[in-house]
Amino acid sequence: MKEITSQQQRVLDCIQIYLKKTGFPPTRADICKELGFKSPNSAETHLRALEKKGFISIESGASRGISVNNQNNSFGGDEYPVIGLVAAGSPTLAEENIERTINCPKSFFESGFDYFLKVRGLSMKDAGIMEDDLIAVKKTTDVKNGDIVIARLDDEVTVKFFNRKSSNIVELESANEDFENIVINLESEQLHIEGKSVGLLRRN
Amino acid sequence: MKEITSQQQRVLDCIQIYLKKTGFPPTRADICKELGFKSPNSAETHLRALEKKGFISIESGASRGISVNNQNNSFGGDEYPVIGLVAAGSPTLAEENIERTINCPKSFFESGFDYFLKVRGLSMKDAGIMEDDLIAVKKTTDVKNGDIVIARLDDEVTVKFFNRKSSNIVELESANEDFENIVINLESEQLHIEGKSVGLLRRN
DNA sequence: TATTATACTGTACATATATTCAGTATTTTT
DNA sequence: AAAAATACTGAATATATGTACAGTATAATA
Repeated sequence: MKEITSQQQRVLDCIQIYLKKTGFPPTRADICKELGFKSPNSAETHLRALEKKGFISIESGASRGISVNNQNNSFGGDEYPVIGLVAAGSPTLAEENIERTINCPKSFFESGFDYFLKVRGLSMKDAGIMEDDLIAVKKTTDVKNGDIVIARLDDEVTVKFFNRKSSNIVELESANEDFENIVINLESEQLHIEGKSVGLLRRN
Repeated sequence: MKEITSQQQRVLDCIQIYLKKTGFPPTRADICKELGFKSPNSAETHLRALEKKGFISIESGASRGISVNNQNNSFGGDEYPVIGLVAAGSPTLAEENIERTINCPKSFFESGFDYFLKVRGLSMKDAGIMEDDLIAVKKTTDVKNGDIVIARLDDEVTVKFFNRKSSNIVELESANEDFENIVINLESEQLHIEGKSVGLLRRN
């Protein structure tokens, strides 16, 4: 697969956006309209270049006969980052902690989600969350008692049950006898709720 | 969404198969060719009926302007059935046990899989498998010791660890102290391995 | 019983669309 | 320095395609 030029990338993006929006590929004229070209041949030559480089296939003679050559082909789906829950004490949720991405339909987990968090340790074992499980995390601070939350104390990120004891006291509960619960006094300690778990993915 | 007729279903299937194969929707003529119709108007009327019933949308005037109205629309992905693990003693894995389907990329679980099995009970709790979890099941009889298998004894279907003790003795192990393991003598009892777990999906 | 929906064949045609040809200009590669 | 690739405009055209119209027939519905 040869290198793509910026204009060709624009055309390729245009095709994919059009596909996502309408469900079928654009015509040469559609591409022109979208990208501001004044001649259908502008689109044509870009399409030919993209075909030559292997990014798309063109069915000769067929109208809208463009198909995008995507190995992990799945429109409607999106790429979601998998973030490693690194060892305690280290910063996390940063770009550089993205291990890889997973292609997954947007509506795969009920209330939508933002990323996958790879679990370390067994502190939530009794909640059915095992080592290396991927928790689907929705970024939100709107959490209720009993929610499984991704909480940050200083630079330490943990997954725990959320339990507000009083206006100033929050308890982060483990689901494993071997682990201690964490009681936080919001007046003296800073607690950041990064999000909450809306699902779980495990791959054997 | 009104009821679909068998012929309309054939046309709808045809559209989706064509889409999957080529990446763009079929023309009226393509549908005719595929389904053996001799007039483009046959396809046309079916398309109109499908549009009227809400299964597809048609962009007037646009060639191949058909889009399938799938809420969790994602090609490249497939619809996988969710099968309920019904109460012990009842037959299962039958068509009528399909609760719904989930759209999910084919390669979502490493070695591919055939359906989701909805878990009942907590017999595999310590393996992180909770009630209502969806196990991604790959139909196979090729299982190794330690695999989580979907096993059938008569009409009873269970999820257990597989452990071959000897050529004739298989033990199905629970991952919960409260549940007993099942020892099967293959000479006197019939054990069917429906498949094995290749992943897990949980939605909060 | 009349009406509507389903399920087709067959013909015809306007137009949507791919595609070619003729240019111009800039950049990259050989 | 020549050749090839990139990046366009603009016009022309064959054909791919949607779509309407004219029929026929059966089943479902009111």
